Amino acid sequence: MSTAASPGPRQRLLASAQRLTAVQGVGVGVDAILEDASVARRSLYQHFGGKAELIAASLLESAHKDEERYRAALNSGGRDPRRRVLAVFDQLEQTTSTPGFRGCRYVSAELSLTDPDHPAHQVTRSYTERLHALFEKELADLGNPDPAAGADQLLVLIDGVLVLAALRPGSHPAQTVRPLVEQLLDNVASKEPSPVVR
Amino acid sequence: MSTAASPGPRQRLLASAQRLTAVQGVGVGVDAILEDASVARRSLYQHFGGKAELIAASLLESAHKDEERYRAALNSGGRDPRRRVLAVFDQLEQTTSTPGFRGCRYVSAELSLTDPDHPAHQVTRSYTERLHALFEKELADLGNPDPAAGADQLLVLIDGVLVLAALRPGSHPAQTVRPLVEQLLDNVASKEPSPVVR
DNA sequence: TAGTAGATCGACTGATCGTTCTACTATAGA
DNA sequence: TCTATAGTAGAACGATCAGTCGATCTACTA
Repeated sequence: MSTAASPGPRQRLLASAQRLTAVQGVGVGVDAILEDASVARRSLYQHFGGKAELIAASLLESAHKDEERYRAALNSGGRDPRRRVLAVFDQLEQTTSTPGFRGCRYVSAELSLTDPDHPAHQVTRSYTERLHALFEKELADLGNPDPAAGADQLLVLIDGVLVLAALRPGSHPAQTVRPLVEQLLDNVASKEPSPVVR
Repeated sequence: MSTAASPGPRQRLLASAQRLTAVQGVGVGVDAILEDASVARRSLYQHFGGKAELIAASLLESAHKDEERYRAALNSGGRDPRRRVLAVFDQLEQTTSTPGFRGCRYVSAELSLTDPDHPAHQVTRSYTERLHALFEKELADLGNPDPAAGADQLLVLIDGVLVLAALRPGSHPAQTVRPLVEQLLDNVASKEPSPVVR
């Protein structure tokens, strides 16, 4: 059952929703998703119950991928905790420099969906919490005196980079913000300013 | 002519658009705006040409107010350049802590409006540029070696705070991020870590 | 007094929205 | 072979969307 033979309507709907919302935002029409996925109208409502649930499910799947992408970026930095976090901003620079970049999917969903009861909100917030836990652990390994606060600072920098890249297309905020990240990472238990790095 | 007798339909439309988009986003219906402003349908199209132009005009008016609010926040910090910038984050903490806070109006517009030709984009981007110039001048007064980059960093922090406050309702990113702002401000021409201020 | 411009009313168009529905088809298990 | 099950196709629902337009009213001006 559900071997990797052919993707099946449910998976095709999720894939199309992710692809189309990335370009047109969460306001995409149901018709466009159905056509892109080559799925009958009825199947959408049988599998997800409605558009809102499909959007939330596609965001959830996308969030798992992106979380994995953050983990991969961290691991690409090797074992040095400092380089691990800096590698995340290297990836951010790449992401925000890609020509088609239109801003963060989750921030867009959070701000575009007015209804506070929309199921997508739960997805974006729990995704944020998972990223927070991810960075909190990294900072704890680094000896940061307050890893929770540090993770909040990192999330501010990451989301800020993603927003400013959309708001100021020419700039490269992921590069510009790098000194701040380094200072954040140098904030270890010993309060004295870190010496020249390497 | 156009004394301050009664606001007039054009001003009422702008006021209603600002009020309603703050709650329902830029996706508000024309009908809702018309009803809130007690303005005839035809007047909207006579004054603005369409919904997109009304949204852009209301964002522009709102941007002027917010730019003035940033100036006021800076001035509330007195003459010490460091305290002036920190005062901005004091105000951010207040703004993001207000119960009804739903995220930054301009970020929301930028991400919600898919059409790249929507006139609102021009407004949000020029607003960002004006804020950039505002902070660049402050940092120049502070002796910052690269005021333009520093202004970018400040904008990343500000937008990041506004986003994270929406994405993590309980947190207080404007407070959490304060040490980063202080480090940013201490980045003066002399590379050595600045001594205790004052 | 007549003329003009601006504001308002409200019906209307055509398109699109998300959703529900009936009917037909293909496949797999009993 | 009979029967669920799950899929497709597509008409149609009611609601809402942005936008258009003729007619009327008001206020100021010549």
